[in-house]
Amino acid sequence: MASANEKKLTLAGLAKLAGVSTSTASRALNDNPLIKKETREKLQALAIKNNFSLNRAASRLRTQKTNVVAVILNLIDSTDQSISDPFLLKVVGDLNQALNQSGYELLLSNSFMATEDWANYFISSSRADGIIVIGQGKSTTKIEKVASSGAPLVVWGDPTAQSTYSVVGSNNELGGYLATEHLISSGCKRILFLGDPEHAEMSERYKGYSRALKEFNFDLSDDLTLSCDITSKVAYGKISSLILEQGLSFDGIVAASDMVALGALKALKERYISIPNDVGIVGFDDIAMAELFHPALTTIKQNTKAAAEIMVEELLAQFHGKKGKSVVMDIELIERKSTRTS
Amino acid sequence: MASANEKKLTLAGLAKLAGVSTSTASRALNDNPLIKKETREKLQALAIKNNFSLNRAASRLRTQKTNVVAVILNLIDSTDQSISDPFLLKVVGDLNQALNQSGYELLLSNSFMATEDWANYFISSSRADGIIVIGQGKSTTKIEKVASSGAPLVVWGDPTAQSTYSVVGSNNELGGYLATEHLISSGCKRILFLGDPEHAEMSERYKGYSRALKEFNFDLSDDLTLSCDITSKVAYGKISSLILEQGLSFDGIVAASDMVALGALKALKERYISIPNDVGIVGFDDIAMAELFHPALTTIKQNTKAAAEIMVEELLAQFHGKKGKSVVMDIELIERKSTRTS
DNA sequence: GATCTTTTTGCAAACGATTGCATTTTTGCG
DNA sequence: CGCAAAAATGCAATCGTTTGCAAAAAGATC
Repeated sequence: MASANEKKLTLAGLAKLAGVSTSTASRALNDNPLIKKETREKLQALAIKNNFSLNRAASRLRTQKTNVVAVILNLIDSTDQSISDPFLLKVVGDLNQALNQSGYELLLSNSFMATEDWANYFISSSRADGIIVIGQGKSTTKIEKVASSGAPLVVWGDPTAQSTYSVVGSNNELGGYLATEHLISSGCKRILFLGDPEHAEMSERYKGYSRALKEFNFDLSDDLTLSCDITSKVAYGKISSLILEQGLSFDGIVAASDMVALGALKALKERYISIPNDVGIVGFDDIAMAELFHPALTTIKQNTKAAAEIMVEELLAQFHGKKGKSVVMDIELIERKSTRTS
Repeated sequence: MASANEKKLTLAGLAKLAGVSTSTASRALNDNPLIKKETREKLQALAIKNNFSLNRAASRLRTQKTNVVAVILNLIDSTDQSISDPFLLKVVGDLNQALNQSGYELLLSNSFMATEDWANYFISSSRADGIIVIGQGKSTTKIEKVASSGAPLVVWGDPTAQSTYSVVGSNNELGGYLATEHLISSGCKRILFLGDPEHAEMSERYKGYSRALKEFNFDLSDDLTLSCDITSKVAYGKISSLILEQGLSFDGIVAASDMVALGALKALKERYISIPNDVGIVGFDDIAMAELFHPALTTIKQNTKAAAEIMVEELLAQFHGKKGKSVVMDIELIERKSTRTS
C-alpha cells in the first residue's frame, strides 16, 4: 500500500508537515510541557495519521539510554530439559509484563549464548540498560563479573546468600521448613528430601527441611536425602530405583520443585502406592498445572508476579543510582490433595 | 574497578590507541577483508583487551539494521492461564536458539502490549528487523495489518489457511486424523473431540477428526464434540460436568492439546475411570512432561525445534527480498500408555 | 627507475533523533 | 502603550558508527 517512491518519514519530515522545527516536533512527541499543549496534540495526531514512529536507534544513540532490559535465562546445563521448566518461563512472562508496565522492553537470552562477558555484551554495547538473570546456576562467576562491572543487575535466586549484587528470591529455607512441618504434622515418619543440595536455592530448602526434622526430633539420616537434578525425568528415575532397592522406605517427600514432584508422583503411582495415604508429597513453586496433577499437588507457592514487579522496581532504582539490595519474598503453603490434612 | 575519570571507550578512541583511523578500526572489527589480516587481528585483540564493544545504537542508526527480531506471543485473552502453556513457551525457547544461531536477538512481547500497530511499533521505529508472531489467536486483523505494511513477518499457526503472509505450522488436519484413527483401531467406539473448533489450528485438527470418523463409518453426532478453551482447567470442568450429566458416554478423547488432555485425564481419574481401558486419550503437542503424565500420554508430536529453524530461515529469506511462503511441518504419532495398543 | 596495478588506509559525510542555549512570541501590569 | 517576565519555539551541535570515494603504500612489469 505504501507508495515506494517516498522514503520513510523522519522527524524532520513530520516537523515540516506541521510547519514547526525539528526540536519542537521532538519535544511535542515526547510530551514535553515546554511545548504548548495544542501544538503537542497536533503533532501527536499528525504522527499517528502518518504512521510515524521515532527511530529508536537514533534516540538511543543520542540519549545513551535504550529502555531495554536483557533477561538471561541462566540454565544449568545444555540439556534441553531445563529450558522446559514452566516455572522459569512463568518468571519470564511476568517480567515481560512488569517491564512493559514501566516502559521497558525485554531482550531475551540464555546462558548458552556465545559471549562470556554479559556486561560488555549487553551494556557497553548499549543493547540494554540493565540485566536480569534468572537463576544462579551452580556457579556465579559470570554474574559476579557483571556485578563488578557496575552494570545494573538483579538476579533471581537465593536472596540470603551474601553477595555484592541484588538478589530477589523466595524464603526458601522457610519453604522447606513449612513443607516438612506439614508432612510431619500429617503423620509422616520418614520424609525424603528430593532435590539437589548443591544448588543455591535448593540447599536453602534443604536447610529448612533439616531444621524441621531436628525440631521434631526426627533423626536426620543421610539416606533420606536423594540428590537429584531438578528435572522430572531424573526424579522419576531416582524414586523408581530407590523403591526397587529398598522397597517403600519412606512415607513423605519434600520435592525441590513441582516438576520434581511430578516425576516422583509418577514413579509412585506406577507402583500403585497411594498418595497421600501411603506417601505424602509437597512440591515447590506452585506452577499453573500443580492443581491439575492427580492428586492435586500440595506445594509451596512462589509468587512470581510480585517477584517480577519487585525485580523491575529494584533494577529501576539502580538506574537512578541507588545501590542494589536483596529482597526476600514471602512464600505460602498451598494445601491440596497430595498430603493428608492434619 | 573501572576508573571513573575516563569515559567510555569509543571506536575513535580505540583507533587512536592502535594508531589507525576510525574507518580502519571499524572495518577491522567487522572483519572486513579490505583490511590487512594483521591489522584486523591486532585491533580485535586490542578491543578484547580494553573491554571495548561497538555501540549498537550507533551502528543500527548508520546501517538501518538492528539484528533484532520481535517475537510476539499472541495470546487469546488476558487470563494468565494461556501464558502458562508450556508449548508456546517451548517455541519461544527454540526460536531464541535458532535466532542466536543466525546472529539475531530476540525481543519478546505479547499481544497485551499497548500498541495496536505492530509493524509501526517494531519495524518503523527500527526496534527490530522482522516480526514473528506465535499463534493466530481468534482474529488475525493485527497480523494482517503487519502483512499489508510489507514488514518481514512469519506466523506460527495454521499453514493451510490461505493468507497473504508466511505461516509455518504443523499438519494439524493430519494430526487430528492420526489421533482419531489410532483410537478407532484400538477399539474405541465413541470418540470425543475436546477443543475449540473456532480456533484456526484446532479447527484443522477437528477436520482431521471428522474425516477419520467418516472414513470408518462412525456417525458424526454433534454431542461428541466438546467445545472448550485450550486450558487444562476448562477441559477438566467440561469433562467433569459431561460425565455428571450423561454418565460415561464416550470411550475415547482426541484432545486439542496436551494441556487439555491433562485436564481431561484428571477429571477421569478422579472418577476412577481407567485409562486406557475405559477411555483412551490422545493429546497434541508432545510437551516435555507428556511422558510424565500418569499414564504417559499418547500424543501427536509437533517438532518445535525444526519449526523454529524454518521460521527463522523463512524470515531471513524475506530480509533478502524473497516473498514469504507458508510451510507445513510434519507431525508424528507418539504412542505411550494412554491408549490401548492396537 | 618509471609506470601501472593492486592493497591498504584515511577523510568526511551521512544516519535521525535530543537538548542547551538563544531567540521570538505572548502575556501581565502599571 | 511600553516594558518586563513568562511561555513557546528554533538553531545547531552532538551521540558513535559505517561507507563511498580519494589517497597513499606496496607490488608488479618492462
